[in-house]
Amino acid sequence: MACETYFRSALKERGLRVTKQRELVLAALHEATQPETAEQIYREVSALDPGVDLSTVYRTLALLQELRLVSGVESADGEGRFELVSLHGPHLHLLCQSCGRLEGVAPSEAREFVDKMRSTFGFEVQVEQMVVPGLCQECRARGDVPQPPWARVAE
Amino acid sequence: MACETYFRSALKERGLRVTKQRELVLAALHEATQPETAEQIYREVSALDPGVDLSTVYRTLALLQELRLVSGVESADGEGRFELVSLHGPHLHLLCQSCGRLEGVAPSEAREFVDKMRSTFGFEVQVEQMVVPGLCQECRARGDVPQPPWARVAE
DNA sequence: AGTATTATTGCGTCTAATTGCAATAAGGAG
DNA sequence: CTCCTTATTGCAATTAGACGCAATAATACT
Repeated sequence: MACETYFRSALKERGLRVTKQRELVLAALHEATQPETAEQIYREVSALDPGVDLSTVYRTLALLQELRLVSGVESADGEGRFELVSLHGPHLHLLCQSCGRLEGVAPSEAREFVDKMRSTFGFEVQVEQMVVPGLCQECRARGDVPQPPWARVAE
Repeated sequence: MACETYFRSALKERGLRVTKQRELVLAALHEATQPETAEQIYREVSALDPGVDLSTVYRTLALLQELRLVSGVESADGEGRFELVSLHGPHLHLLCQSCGRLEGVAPSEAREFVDKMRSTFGFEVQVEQMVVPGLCQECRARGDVPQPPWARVAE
């Protein structure tokens, strides 16, 4: 709700336009209960307006990401998924390289890291877009992937 | 050097095979002075053996990533780039969402974060594959991207 | 409301990367 | 060295997503 209003004003501020297509994509994202693919969103939008093109969905998602209303994660099957930041609050993701499981983590857990990047490199991390690769507990226990001799040398 | 030997033994350990194609890809990566695209590697490999297919290069790069000999970063132009971990030692990358600049960071800077993910979630972060999205100093100074009201709420 | 400006759309096309499959070749056993 | 098993390859086809462009439509202005 607040989201639509913010979207509209953010668009105006930047001289961009409020279009039916953009509002449909945002609305579809509100219905989602978990991260959805562009294709899924496209289908939902198409149900309400069959004329909307898939590329428009992609473009709108990219825009919403720029405005930081939406976060996109590259899940394990190689398909990007998108979710409304306002829905579960901002969070980052842990992506298991072995089983593909995606785990949400509160940004507070990354606070030290984020602060360090800012103070040391002047780099402002966008936590809610962060996807951290690694191995989850289960896969690690299964001993899925080796540690090459130099993997941890420089720490 | 050590890298080839490790590669061979890691393959054998897993019942995989040492092939000419795989050795050519690894050799090409050794020549590189900076992260290269699959296409670039493909061209170098083709120079020595024109029969090698691009998809084989991709498959080998994926394998080398699994073995953690190679790290892949998605650079700003949308093309994946690959580099030998043993060359500059393991490091993570900061990727500016505005200008696309890629900055290398020592894994020690992420140590606290990595440790916290391990102790809290049992998740073993693969630092050298990590690509952190955000805004670099310059782009931030230019005030490129807005901060929506809820972007930092939950911290 | 009517008009001018220009952001946006839909469409067609293109590219990076992945995948299924039949043919090939690595490497262990005899 | 030869045979056998099966991992790997090349090839062709497919997919997710990006892009250029002419047509369309959202604003601002009168």
